[in-house]
Amino acid sequence: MTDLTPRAAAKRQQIMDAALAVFLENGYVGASMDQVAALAAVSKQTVYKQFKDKEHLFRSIIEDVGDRVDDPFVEISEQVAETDDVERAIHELAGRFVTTIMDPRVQQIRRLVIGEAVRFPALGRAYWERGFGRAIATVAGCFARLDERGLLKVEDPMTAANHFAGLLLWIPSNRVMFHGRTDAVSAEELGTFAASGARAFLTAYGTPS
Amino acid sequence: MTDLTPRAAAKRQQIMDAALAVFLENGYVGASMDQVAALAAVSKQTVYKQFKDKEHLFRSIIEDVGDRVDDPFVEISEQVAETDDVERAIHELAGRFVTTIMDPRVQQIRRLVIGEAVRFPALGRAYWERGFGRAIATVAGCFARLDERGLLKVEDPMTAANHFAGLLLWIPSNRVMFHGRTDAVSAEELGTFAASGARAFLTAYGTPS
DNA sequence: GAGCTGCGGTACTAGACGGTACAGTACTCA
DNA sequence: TGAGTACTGTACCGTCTAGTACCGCAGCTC
Repeated sequence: MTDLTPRAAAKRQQIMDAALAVFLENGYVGASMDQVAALAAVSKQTVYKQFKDKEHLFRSIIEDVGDRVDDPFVEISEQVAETDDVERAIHELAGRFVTTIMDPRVQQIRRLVIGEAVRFPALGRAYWERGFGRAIATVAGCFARLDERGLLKVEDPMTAANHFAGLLLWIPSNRVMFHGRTDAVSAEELGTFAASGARAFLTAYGTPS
Repeated sequence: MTDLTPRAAAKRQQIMDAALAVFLENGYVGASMDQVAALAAVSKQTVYKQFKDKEHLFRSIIEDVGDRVDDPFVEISEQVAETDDVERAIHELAGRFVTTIMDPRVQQIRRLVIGEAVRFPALGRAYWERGFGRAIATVAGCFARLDERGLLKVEDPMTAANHFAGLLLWIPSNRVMFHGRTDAVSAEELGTFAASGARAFLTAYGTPS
């Protein structure tokens, strides 16, 4: 996809934005290429010039979304790793974690990828590893450092990071997934989930102080 | 759906079994009524005699699956609630919990319902509450009893039960959801997830002994 | 300004879909 | 045995779909 004129590149972006919206709303099978072209304000011919067929379009979109996610937890993880107030820092990390992952857009894409994971298994796996996997690895690194510094007691950082995620996200994530609406969980509820999850995590992995 | 001759009832069951299989494989939009009729070894006419249209067929199937789930944790929860060896009992409960929820059939239906939750929001919510919700409530009751008996320290049993579930299921559930294959997690891995989750839970919610 | 390229619009093909109609066959029950 | 019902098989309708062909216009390059 190198070597595109600026105009073509702009069209391509229009198409991808529109296609993502259409796929999110209707799923892979339910989405039609006519809808995509119409929403992109582009002719079908142009769509097929840039993307071989529907399947390639879908793959490009999901891969693109996965690539765009530059791990949003690097900065805060570094701060948390060097904190002197673990409790406060973990609560902050929890809050950031929950609001980031529970962002409506992220959840919509999550549902789409899960729903099509039988049709596109490799795509699902790649999305998961490049997206959430990196975030978990970052947090795991943070926990490892806190263990070194004697502020947490973490034998296996990856497991601890996954437990952290499970404590925080299991409830709201399932609620959104099964309710089909991104507003199924309010911001306040997210706050209480983050707080109770962080408390449980600190009890499980904190050092007796 | 009362008042069916035995023959009609048998046909109906054939259709529902076949339809579930077809929906699981192809999703709601991707499944065709011809496929369903063929797999059920039944004419399309018979399908439409029993079910008004595709949507009613889908709803009937998901509701039926939800109804069939009689909470599989009642018995073990009662045993755990009255145990004298909490650690051992929680580990057993964890093992049962993970193997039951991570059953391939359960996970397939979970994916289907999530994938169609935008199209059928009420169905998704009902499935979640009647299925997993009841299981969580049962486990929460068990934890409340263990708190009474001084063997756990549980302020909010429902939150504790959800934390239990999150610790155990977050990792394997996501793996299966995104891999699109039910064999993405081996039985041994399930065992280690159950064990490490149970340990974390006991540290977080156990009483200092 | 000629020529080329990219794009829009539309019409098209070939097939699949949900749902229905109908004629003929198997079963049930009196 | 006979009447009535349930079922099968196939053909069909209208609609939608992915993907292609073609024409005509706009904008860029030399």
